[in-house]
Amino acid sequence: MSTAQGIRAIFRRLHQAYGPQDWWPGDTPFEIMVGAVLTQNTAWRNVERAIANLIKYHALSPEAILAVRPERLANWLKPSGYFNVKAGRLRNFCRWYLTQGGLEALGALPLPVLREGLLSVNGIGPETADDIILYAFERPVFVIDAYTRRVFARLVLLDAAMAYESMRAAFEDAFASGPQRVQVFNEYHALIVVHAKNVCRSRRPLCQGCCLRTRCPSRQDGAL
DNA sequence: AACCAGGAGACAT
DNA sequence: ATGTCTCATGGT
Repeated sequence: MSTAQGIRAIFRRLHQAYGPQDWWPGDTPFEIMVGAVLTQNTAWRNVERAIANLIKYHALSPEAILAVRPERLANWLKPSGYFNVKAGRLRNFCRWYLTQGGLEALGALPLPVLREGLLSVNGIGPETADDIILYAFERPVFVIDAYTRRVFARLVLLDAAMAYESMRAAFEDAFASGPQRVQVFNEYHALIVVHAKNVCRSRRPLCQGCCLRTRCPSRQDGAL
């Protein structure tokens, strides 16, 4: 079985096991973008608290985020951790977002141009950029995160040390181009995350005999 | 009480 | 290109 076939097979199994996930958890495109930055190496529960603060102070817009003092913004972001770093990153992103002309202007850009633009922002790396492209702009990129590496390494389908871009290509190439690609990529990434969180408590993990904890007791190699 | 969470950048080698 | 540090709160 080829790698692409394996990737398609796992998607079917995850979808059957968990059903549609209806991602991203966020009401507007801009909220999704903010969430993508705040969730960097951070539990989603803590991101929700930070976003709740922004809503509470009517600051969930690029203009409002740029209008307040950075220290005050950082204070609202406290629950999501790395608050000084993330305050700077959010400001960088908002500055870029507005100078590029906002949601419609960005949505009209060719996909590679949009992606390069996002990556040019200090604080937005490949995963955050792809979260934004897929879930806020609803355009076809596959998001690679630590869970994706872990799950597919333990399924022995992919090497966890693969470069981000080549792993992204592996997933994107497994699905023919077409209008439903966005939905498949959306659902697949969500399923990987949900499964990775769930499988430690699951009776029938997909990978035989091994859970997905970062340091699985039945494994010798520590990382992933 | 360690370990972990939907990363990214700076910097040295 | 490839490692190592740092950033920080909250749950288990």
